[in-house]
Amino acid sequence: MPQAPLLSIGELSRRTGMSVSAIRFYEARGLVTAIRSSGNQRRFLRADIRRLSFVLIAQRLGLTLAEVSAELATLPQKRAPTRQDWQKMSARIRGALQQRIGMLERTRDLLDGCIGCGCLSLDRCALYNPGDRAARAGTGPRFLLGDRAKDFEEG
Amino acid sequence: MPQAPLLSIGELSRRTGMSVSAIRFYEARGLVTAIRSSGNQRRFLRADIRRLSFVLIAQRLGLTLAEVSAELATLPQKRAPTRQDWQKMSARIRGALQQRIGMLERTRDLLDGCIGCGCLSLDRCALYNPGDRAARAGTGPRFLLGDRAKDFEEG
DNA sequence: CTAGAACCTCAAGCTAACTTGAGGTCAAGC
DNA sequence: GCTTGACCTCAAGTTAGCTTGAGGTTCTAG
Repeated sequence: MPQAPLLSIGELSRRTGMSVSAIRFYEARGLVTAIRSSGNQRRFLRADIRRLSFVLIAQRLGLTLAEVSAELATLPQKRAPTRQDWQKMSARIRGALQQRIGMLERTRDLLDGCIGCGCLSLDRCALYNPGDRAARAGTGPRFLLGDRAKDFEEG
Repeated sequence: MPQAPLLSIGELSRRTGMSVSAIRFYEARGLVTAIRSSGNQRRFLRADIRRLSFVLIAQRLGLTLAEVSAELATLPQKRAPTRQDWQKMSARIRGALQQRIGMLERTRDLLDGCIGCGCLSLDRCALYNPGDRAARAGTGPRFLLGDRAKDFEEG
């Protein structure tokens, strides 16, 4: 039974649970590619359901779209990702997650050491200056405990 | 030796390490208050060094400015915060931090369970649907693993 | 053949947390 | 008297990750 091989954007939206506008946005960012129908409408491969699912999952794991994009780029183009591909990515992501956990734990421990001291002295407070150069100069929102990207750049 | 009791914005900037523009911004947000000199320049109390230091530390601990603002509001106005005040806040913040760590750990464990499965099936993947309603509808940036604010609203 | 759903393309808006810039004031030093 | 530096206000820009809206086309059902 030859099921329609291509999906409209609406169908893809239904299958992934993400909004139509989000899919268009992801396409503009190069996270998915669409071919066009005769009437200029987007048509997606069924494999894109998985691709977008990965985007959702990876975001939940804390990757930015840029990072997700980089991960997707490691997948060989034009063939479905194998279990091995997925495992390699998972390992990388796990490493980053673990680093983030470690950082939060260290912060929590510093806080524990500080409760009761009440000093709030900029010179002496360990919380104030946990030896980080990740001060992220420039503009844009500040993220949880410093630069998100760092975890992945080096991990 | 009667030291000048009031600080200019430049001095406050030097003492806290934050930029002048940031201080003005915080003032607009109500995190600090300034009185004005005859020539319409801002003058701050020395106590504001601590107040702003707290802002810096709390941000590093992962609070948004709105949350910092809320915490500062729990401090009795017009008297220096006591050790007790600081301890109560610390405890609240620690709780939120701990929740965030727990969430990341659970996510990591789910990922561990998933490595090797490679399914990426939206229906079955535990990673995809970790029972959260924290999907944060609406606009604005999405934060690490869901709604930051939630941790504090209920904690 | 026509209504309505679904699709299209821009452009602009939203939040967070600030920065940057334009245009102007004020005080001190030479 | 004039420059220099610190200060002032207000508007607009920045990043991330989308959404919303305006204005127009295409597909499907009756």
